[in-house]
Amino acid sequence: MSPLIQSFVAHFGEMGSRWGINRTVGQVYALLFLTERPLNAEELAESLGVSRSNVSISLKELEGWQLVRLTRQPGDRREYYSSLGSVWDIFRAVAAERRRREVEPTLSMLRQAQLESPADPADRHAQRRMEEMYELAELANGWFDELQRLSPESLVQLMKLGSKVQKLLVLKDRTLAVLAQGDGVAR
Amino acid sequence: MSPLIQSFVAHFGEMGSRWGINRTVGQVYALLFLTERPLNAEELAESLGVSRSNVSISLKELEGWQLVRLTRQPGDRREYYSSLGSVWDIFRAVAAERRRREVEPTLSMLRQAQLESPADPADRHAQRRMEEMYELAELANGWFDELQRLSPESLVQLMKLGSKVQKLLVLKDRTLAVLAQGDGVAR
DNA sequence: CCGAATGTTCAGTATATACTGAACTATCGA
DNA sequence: TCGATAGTTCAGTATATACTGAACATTCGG
Repeated sequence: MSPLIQSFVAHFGEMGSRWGINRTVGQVYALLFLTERPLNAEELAESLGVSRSNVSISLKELEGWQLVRLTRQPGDRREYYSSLGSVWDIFRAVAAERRRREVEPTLSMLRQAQLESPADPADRHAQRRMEEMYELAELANGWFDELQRLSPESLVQLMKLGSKVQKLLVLKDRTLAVLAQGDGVAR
Repeated sequence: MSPLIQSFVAHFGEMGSRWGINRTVGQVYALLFLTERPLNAEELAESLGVSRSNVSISLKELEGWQLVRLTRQPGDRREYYSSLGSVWDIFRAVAAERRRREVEPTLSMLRQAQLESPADPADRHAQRRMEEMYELAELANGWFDELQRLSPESLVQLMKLGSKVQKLLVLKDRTLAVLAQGDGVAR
């Protein structure tokens, strides 16, 4: 591995640990991300200096996250892996998976808590706090879901607009009304 | 601890691990979040069944994340901790801290990589991938930064709008023009 | 200034997680 | 059908992280 690639791989190994992903998984992914041609388990183990079994498990983990694609080369029995196409695809895959694994169970737990009718004042307060959290989490969850449906171009546009979006928000109702009146495009 | 509180605390202990936060830290925070009145180290250790030293370290960690506030009660030498006010505050604090600890170093590493002029084609490809990542990360980073400046109310409004924001985006330029013409509010 | 109460630090230990190497399974080509 | 190659699984081990309990530091009231 060249120093350039090395530093990226090492960094993502480190970052992985902070995100609850283990170092090898992070490094395998980082290397696949940077490398144009798909790599097989042998090459990955070799480059990263870890065992084949470790690579095998890491690849399974990455498949669970839908972050790598398995490709086969004609006339070669080995399995070649490559990372998803664009950074957008990666972002979406990670967001989707995190939601499934972390957000959904949390929402479900919070929902469950709302079904109780505690007599104890402390419990009542706790329940209110959970409700507060539930409402925001639910809202954010739905929002992310919707944003994911937007094209990357629209998202980029939205992000570039930044906080100026507030102007549109403030004027939203009138805006839509004006436009509707103007030429009938909006409804 | 009541069963209601227990289940929440246990859940966040678990979730903490997945987020690179250790179980005790997650549990201490969860308990503070649910409890109306501030708690001292003794009470936390007692409720969670862990040692005082463990609580002490966990509280320091939470202070590092700016997630808890230290309050003192008149005529009591003990330090009482409480969680930040609203879920929004928490969200902001976590986002800000994650950016500082994880996003910034990553951006800096990626920026560094752009300064090289590698001869090797593999390195050139790697560099292009890193550039791709850098651009998106930079954009998303800036966006988050701007969103944080919006009031919770505006954010809620934006989230509720969901993907319908796209309509506003598509029409953005004309929208602003029409409004400007209409009454001179937008610029 | 002393003793009790509170908070911090740290060495040692427990626990959890990652990783290896070897055994095993599956599949292909000859 | 056999040997070689690829992939998987798993028991054992290494490593990292969390946690405890005791020693230490600090602060307060008397």
